[in-house]
Amino acid sequence: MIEKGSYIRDILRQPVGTTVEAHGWVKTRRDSRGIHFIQMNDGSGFSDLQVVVEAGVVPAETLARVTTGACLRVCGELVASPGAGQAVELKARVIEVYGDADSATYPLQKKGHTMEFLREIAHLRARSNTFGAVFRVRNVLSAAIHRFFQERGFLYVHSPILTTSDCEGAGALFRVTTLDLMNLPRTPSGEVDTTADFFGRPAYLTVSGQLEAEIFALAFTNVYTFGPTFRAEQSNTPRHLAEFWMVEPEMAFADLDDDRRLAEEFLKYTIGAVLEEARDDLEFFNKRIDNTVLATLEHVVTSGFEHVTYTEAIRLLEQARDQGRQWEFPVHWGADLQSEHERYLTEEVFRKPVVVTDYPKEIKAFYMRLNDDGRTVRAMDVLVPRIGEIIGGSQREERYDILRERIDAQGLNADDYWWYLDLRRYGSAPHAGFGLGLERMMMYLTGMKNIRDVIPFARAPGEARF
RNA sequence: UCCUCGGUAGCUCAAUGGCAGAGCGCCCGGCUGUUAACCGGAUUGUUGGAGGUUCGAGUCCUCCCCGAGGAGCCA
Repeated sequence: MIEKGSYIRDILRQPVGTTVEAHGWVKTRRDSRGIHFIQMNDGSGFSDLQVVVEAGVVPAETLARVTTGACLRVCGELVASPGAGQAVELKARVIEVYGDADSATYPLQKKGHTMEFLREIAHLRARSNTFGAVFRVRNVLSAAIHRFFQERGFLYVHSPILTTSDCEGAGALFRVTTLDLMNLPRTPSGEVDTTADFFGRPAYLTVSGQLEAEIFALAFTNVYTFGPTFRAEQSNTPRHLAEFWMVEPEMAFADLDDDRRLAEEFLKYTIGAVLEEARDDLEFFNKRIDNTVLATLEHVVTSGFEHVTYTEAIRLLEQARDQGRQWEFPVHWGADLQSEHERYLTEEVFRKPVVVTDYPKEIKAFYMRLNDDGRTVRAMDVLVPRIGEIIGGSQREERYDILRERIDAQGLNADDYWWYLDLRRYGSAPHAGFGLGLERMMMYLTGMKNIRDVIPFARAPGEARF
């Protein structure tokens, strides 16, 4: 195995004269009379290692097998590079080919490919510049998320993937069953007998870890989940996946202001970490994918987020309308904010992240805390340019009677929420939390335009090939 | 799921209803230091699928499949 210190990233920092052994995959190769240049990468960093092969050093039959995509071991000496683009290069003494890559059929070329094409070869795209950078950023981001919460004493809770509560109320669920679909057990009245199923009742893939996080927050004070969630929506957009990763902190003894502050601090911390630890990769995104990424991220880390209430947001949208702005969807107090409205606020009015709070209770979930005005709830959405909603959160309703009323008012069955209500009967406390879509944040960080290109293997309607 | 646009060589794309093409890649040759190397040459086709109109369909019509963007849902 490759030990720490022996990755190509490390080799590039070694002093001239060091004898090294590099392992990796060939990106590209250039030949001249009597000299060959091979660029190889092992995924450890954005920069490739340039291997120089002088005439006669390596057998011709070996050299012929060094094609784009082939996997190599190269031994030699690190020397100063006379060419531009790299400080050092590896002067090869021995080359061993681990695995050939037939150049007639290997689909990755030296030249750029479209994202659509790379998506169809997800098993090979990880070796490309773009996807190497994407997944290194994703790794740095994930580590920074854990570090942020761990430094603040939050407990990492593993919320379940399988659930029998279809009461989470956040979109269509994937049904999970071990029943024989060709021969379903039936009740006397002819319905499917779900008591015969694995859990003795209908089961699903989770759409959120929030309710379980609330249980843990009311025992461990500050907690967070970080795991996959599933939505069976027929969503076919560049911003939706059927399987995506979500980060959900939950804090006892916290209100919506605390929640909003945590969200801002969280985004600034994690963005700062990526700026620091994945600089090469971000510079690549800034150069080749979206030339506003670096400036945007640096601006976010140093400036404050805007905060408006829903009511104020509606007023801004109405003002725009009165000044001639055409809205496809009508704006009035009580209507949900549409994509065009969110974009206007964050991209045109404020040009930075905006937190909108205190939405009408009718357009938000039953568990959000009712304000004293009786018409709004303590909800917040964090909106960012280009992406839209990146975080959704709220202060939770901790008062038993009011929660019970809201469950009834929304036509839900209180029996289904018995344990959730129990949390309000025994030792309830004010608490708040939010959910962040990891892939949405990845899009924000990298400038990548399609969410399917910031997750290793996308799951979407009709798409689960890899 | 709805709306719009698209599917032609390995990739990116062109082709008034009338001989299916270019660039790049791959391959071969050349060049003593290349950086998406360069120069020369060669190869590359079930025009997404099934029907239909027509003397003749990549092009027009119908249905289906796939992709992209927008909308809804949301993270």
